[in-house]
Formats: sequence, C-alpha cells, structure tokens
Amino acid sequence: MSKPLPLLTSPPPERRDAARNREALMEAAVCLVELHGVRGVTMDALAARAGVGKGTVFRRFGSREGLMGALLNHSETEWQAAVMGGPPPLGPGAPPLERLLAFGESRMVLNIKHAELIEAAGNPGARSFAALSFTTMHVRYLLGQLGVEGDLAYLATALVAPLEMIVLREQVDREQIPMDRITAGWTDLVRRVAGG
Amino acid sequence: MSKPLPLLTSPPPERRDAARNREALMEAAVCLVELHGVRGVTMDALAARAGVGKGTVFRRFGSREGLMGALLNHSETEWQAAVMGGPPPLGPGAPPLERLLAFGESRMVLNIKHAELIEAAGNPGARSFAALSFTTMHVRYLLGQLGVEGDLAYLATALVAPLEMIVLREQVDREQIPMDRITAGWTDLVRRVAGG
DNA sequence: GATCGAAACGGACTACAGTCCGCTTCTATT
DNA sequence: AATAGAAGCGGACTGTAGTCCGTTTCGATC
Repeated sequence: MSKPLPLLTSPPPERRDAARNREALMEAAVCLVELHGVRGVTMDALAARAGVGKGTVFRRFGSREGLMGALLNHSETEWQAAVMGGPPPLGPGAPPLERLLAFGESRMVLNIKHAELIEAAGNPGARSFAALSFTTMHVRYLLGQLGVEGDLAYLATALVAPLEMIVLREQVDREQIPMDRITAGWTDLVRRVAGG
Repeated sequence: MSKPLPLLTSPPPERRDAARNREALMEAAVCLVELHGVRGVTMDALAARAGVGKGTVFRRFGSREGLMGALLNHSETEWQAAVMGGPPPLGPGAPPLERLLAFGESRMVLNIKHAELIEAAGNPGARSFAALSFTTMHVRYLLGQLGVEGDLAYLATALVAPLEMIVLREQVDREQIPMDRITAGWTDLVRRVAGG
C-alpha cells in the first residue's frame, strides 16, 4: 500500500514539541513586553524565559523583526474582528461613509498605540502580508460601496498611507498637530476622494 | 577687554582636525556604498577606511542611522535644487498642476532609487527635519498656487504619504503593480484632491 | 516495542552597534 | 613661545542579533 493519499494535506502537521515551544515563546514574549517594554525583549531573554535555546527562537520567528511581527499580528487580530463583525459604525450596519470615517480614526488610534511594536517589526514581510493588506482591502470594499469610480486599489492605498504610523508620528510628535485636526483632515480627504 | 563680542556667532567653529576627519569619513562612506552596497557599510569598516577610530565615527554621526541620514541628505540636496531652480516642469515655469504631477513622479523615482539608504536611515530624526519637510512644504505651496481650499498642510501630507518608500515598495515588490499604473493612480488622486 | 529518517533543539560562536574614558591635538591667551 | 583648558580622538569593552552544527526528540513503519 502507498501512503494515505496526502492529496490536499499541503503543510506537514506541527510536531508536538514544536507546538509546545511555540506556545511557551508567545506567552513569554507577551509577558516580557509587559514587564520591560518592547526594547526589553531581547532574543536571549526570550529564550531564557521560555526555557528554550536561542536557536529555537530563531527557527520559530526568523529574526527579531519576525518576532515583533508575530506579536503585532496577535494584537491586530482582535481589531480585525471588530471591523468585520463588531458593532457599528466600525462594524457592519452603518452607512459606508460613516463606516469609512470610523475605520480611519480607529486605525490611527491603533497605529499610535502599537507604534513601538510596528517600528520594531520593520517593514520586511514581518507585518504579515495578510495583516497589512487587510486594511487596504477593507477600504477598497467601502469605496466600492460608496460607488466611487476609478482605480479603487490605488485609491485605497492612498487613503491608508497617511494613517501609517511613520506619517502619524511625524505629525503628532514633531509637528505637534492635535489629533482632532488630523482626524478632520483625513475626513476632508475622504470626502474629496469619494467625490461630493 | 572682554571677548570680541560673540553676539551672533552661534556655533563655535569646527576644529581643523575635526573638519579633516569629517571629510575623510564622508568620502569613505560614499566609497563603501559603491563597493559593497549599503549593507556593507559597517561602522568598523568605515572607521578603518577613513583611518580614524570608531569613537570618531560615532561622535560625528551619532549612530548608524545618523550616518545613513547624512548620506541621504547629501544625495537629496541635488534633487531639491532641481525642484527649486531646475528646468520645468519640475522646476519653476510650468503651470502648477503640471509641476505637481512632475514632482510626484520624480519623488517616486527618487524614493525607489534610495530605498536601501532610506530604510537604513530609519525614521527617527535621521532624515533631517529640514529634508523631510521640504517635500511636504513644496506640495503645500503648489496646492496654494492651484487655489485649493482647506487644510493645505494636511492635504500635502496626505498626497506625499503614498509616495513614501515604504508604501511604494509594498506596491512594486509585493503586489507587482507596474510603475505607470502607480503614476496614473497618483495623478487621479491629485485631481480629486485639487477638485476638478 | 525496535528502528530510522526527518524535524527540531540548544548553546557556543561570530559580527556588528554603540559606550567609555584616558590620551592627544588644537586654539585662545598672555 | 609657553600654557591651559577645551574639543576631539581612538580603540578596548559590552551587549545583542543572528549562524552553525552536533545532539535529541518525535512519530511513522514494521
């Protein structure tokens, strides 16, 4: 007899020791962030706290940036759920424009809250493809709902770009622009793009 | 007699040995980038090549990011000159909308060209305040010329945001969007924001 | 339950960023 | 020209990211 037809079983299942370590690592990482802040999460400290070797940490996350990306992902999942299925105006139920504006503000708050983590995660593939594009995809969908015409993928990217942490921090920290002015500015931007 | 009135002489002049070393360091840095790429520019290698101690490198640039920021600044100065005083449509002379569109495209090309350097420079203050805000200031000015109403500072930031390297790389490298579609998208964005 | 290949582990090792402090060089003053 | 104090210098030292490879653990098969 040949093997039990691995037809659609693409990824080989995770070994039990690997699963145990992954769990221990994530828990230790969250704990270290709370205790010592993002900067205090060193790969050595993480390995020690999780009771594994350093090599294991790198096998799991690839790099420090990868680790931070994983933590970020963990945190963002909750927010994504609120957007997809939470109460209006962020979740479904409110009219599209209201939803879009609520979305923008919510995203700003989130990006500022996670600023350290985002920075530590860097850009490179760390903020997993899926997580990053979720934001753009959602805006694109809402633009469609609003009946906007044109290259919606690009317009979505353009609307999301000024919500990025790197841009926000420039405005908030350096230029000292108050949050409500930023919110108002983005609202105006949306109105112009959506046509009205 | 008291001192010769240091009234307006704000920064104490640079010592000669310091000037010599600064020059040697910049030259060595440019050379190393050409030879081994941005990643090959280590602080040790730079110090060795310039014939100075490591402490001197850090005294001069503060950090690796600071060094990269200095290199970037060096490269961008030329471009700023082209924007402020070069031939149209980038430089003065062309109608504002044409100038703005030329500006956007030029900025994209530049950001992609300098991608490695920009990334290595990080965000934190390294891309000197002045250099960073030049772009936004210029867009703001052109929006004014176009007779756009509203919070021009915010609108300028919003138009510049999707030209940032971090956003462009996502589009070009990961989503494989061709450059001309990106250019077209930005052009459309500008038209919507400027009201048309 | 014995065997075997593959996957995962762990920690010593390397390379680089950034610090520290005693030493040298410069410049202003007399 | 001599001197003093400040500015600058340099390289040994520390801490952390990331690599490497011999060893251990797992789970599939017989």
